[in-house]
Amino acid sequence: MQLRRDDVVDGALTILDDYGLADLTMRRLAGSLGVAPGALYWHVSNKQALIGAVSDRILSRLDTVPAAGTPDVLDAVRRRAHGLRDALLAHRDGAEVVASSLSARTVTHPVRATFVHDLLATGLSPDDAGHAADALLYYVLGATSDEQSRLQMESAGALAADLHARDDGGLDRDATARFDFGLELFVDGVRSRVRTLNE
Amino acid sequence: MQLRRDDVVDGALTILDDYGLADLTMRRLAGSLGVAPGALYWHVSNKQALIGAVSDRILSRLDTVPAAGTPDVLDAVRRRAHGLRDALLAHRDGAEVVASSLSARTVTHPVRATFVHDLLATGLSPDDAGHAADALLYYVLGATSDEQSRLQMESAGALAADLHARDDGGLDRDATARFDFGLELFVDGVRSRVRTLNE
DNA sequence: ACCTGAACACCGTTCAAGT
DNA sequence: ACCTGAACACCGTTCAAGT
Repeated sequence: MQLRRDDVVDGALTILDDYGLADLTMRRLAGSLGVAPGALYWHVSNKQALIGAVSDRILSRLDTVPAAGTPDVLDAVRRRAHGLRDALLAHRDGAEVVASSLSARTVTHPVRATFVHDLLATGLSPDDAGHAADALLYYVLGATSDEQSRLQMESAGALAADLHARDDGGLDRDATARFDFGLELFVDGVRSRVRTLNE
Repeated sequence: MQLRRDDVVDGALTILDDYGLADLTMRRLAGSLGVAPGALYWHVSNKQALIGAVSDRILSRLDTVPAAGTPDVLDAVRRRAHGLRDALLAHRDGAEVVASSLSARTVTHPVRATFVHDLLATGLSPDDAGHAADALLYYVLGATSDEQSRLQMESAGALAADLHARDDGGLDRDATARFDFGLELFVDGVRSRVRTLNE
């Protein structure tokens, strides 16, 4: 049976979830697909592009989040930030993968445009909404990356197993509170900018 | 003449500045020091630790920034953020290098503690100051990484050379304004938190 | 104490040749 | 159109042996 591009991306996502970004190599992926390494280059132009495609898959989950219709415009921003965090946490090393693809500009999913859209609804000017979207993205990516790497160091070290008895299905309550604190800082900043706009 | 640990870190920083992070390999560094690759492992335990040491050097420039004594406590936070950005921009791929070392926890320089210190002075509780410091670090690292990678793509592509006639010595005015916008969002968030605290 | 030589176990990418 | 085989030009790290 012939390999399709989607099979390559599927395989990459599976290796990512099972073994992490460090083990996601072209040779290993080829092996898991039962194909020679060179065969992958018929379907993707290089590793960076492949990781970009993987990021698009990770981000596709964002589209499931209710698009709009929230009464409070600032609350829509909050929900969107949480939607991104959840999408990143759903895959091993998801935050690192998406952050690197975003900086390499190999992502086609319009995450940034979505954030800009939500921020425009708050009353920010187009330029300001763009800059605010960037700032929010930096925060969500950084915070989630950090949270995720802590989680993995923890499960690797298995340290203080009793202190960290977890039955929350992957969502750390402390981590969520920390995330919300930084997010609220950002939202307050936007609010104060919008307020001075309407005076 | 015998190699010292500092020579290894010096050499690494030189390769970083001249050729970038992608070309900073143990074998290349060994070559530039006139030594066999294995020799490096007598001085540093591995590549991650070396990059951590390089990050410490990059961050050492922060100590030159006036420690305190600013009348406005929020302005001290702003200055510290700019100090970090400047330190990162002073070396090729500086933001990426420090961000990765910070997430790998191979940095010994107390950047975070410095930020926490400044934020405590604003009236934030110890917990909140810690979380705010993290959020600010995520922002500065993300924004500066992005700015720096744009700069390098630009100089590589040499696109629109007339539009980007630059005589500002590496400091893009637009980039600084963008950085300040996000920073102000954050500072406003802190301000609103301190205000509700004092009511 | 500090370094070399040589190896081990890998990488990403290219490309003529096959089907 | 899609893939193999084989190569090219690299990696980080280890470690016995040398000085």
